[in-house]
Amino acid sequence: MATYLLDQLIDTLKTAREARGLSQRDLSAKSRVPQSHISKIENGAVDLRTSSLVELARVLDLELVLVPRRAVPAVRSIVRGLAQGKRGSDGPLAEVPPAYALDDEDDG
Amino acid sequence: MATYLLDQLIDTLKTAREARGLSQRDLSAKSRVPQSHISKIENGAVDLRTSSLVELARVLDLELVLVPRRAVPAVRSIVRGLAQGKRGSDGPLAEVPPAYALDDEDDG
DNA sequence: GCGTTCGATATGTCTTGACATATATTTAAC
DNA sequence: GTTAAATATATGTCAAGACATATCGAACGC
Repeated sequence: MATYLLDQLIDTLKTAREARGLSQRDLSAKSRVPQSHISKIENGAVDLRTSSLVELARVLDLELVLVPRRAVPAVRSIVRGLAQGKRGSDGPLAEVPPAYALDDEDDG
Repeated sequence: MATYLLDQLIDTLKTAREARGLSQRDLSAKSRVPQSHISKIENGAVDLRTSSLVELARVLDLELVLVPRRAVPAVRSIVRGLAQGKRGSDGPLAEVPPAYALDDEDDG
């Protein structure tokens, strides 16, 4: 059942976890999702429930968002911009910001 | 278990469904998620599996994306811009586009 | 060897998701 | 106003599978 899209989400989770130097147990402790389950999730062995996905994402400073298909490229572009990597302010950004000026070190 | 964030996702789904004039049955037919289950999902009675969420989103021209927390405001801004509502091209948009020029009529 | 830390696996419990049915809600005919 | 048909959403039952607890084996350092 796992669509490639689901695989992509899971890969993002795993990458984000490793980028933060967290073990599965660390992530488990912070998310209350058992380590054994994290293992299965990362191996694509389960079709995890949305609450688990949300919980894991939260711990990794990620948020699950439903984006209109047409906006996906723009969104990915912004995220990629963040991944590029400078660090610093994480201000309000209440209005449409220049994506290429954002910064973070999160997932990929 | 349902975090408010999960409720938000579900609300987005329901709003998107209604915005497209689809009944639960219509959505069921297109997504292969049973109507009875869609009912439970929209009522927050279940913690749906990620594959179901992805499948429903796909039918509604939405995509599930993990966004670094810092980028969320920017992403929401783009999505809101789409919701504003003109229609027209849905081209590649491979590079950072002017969010305020995008268009769609999807959810909120 | 022993202890620690990592991810993977085994078994038992609880809930989702599938199926069938029930309850609105709407519309129309009488 | 009532009945009936059609459409929309909600509820009940039960099996498949997610999730929890405990454990395992591998890799590293002491």
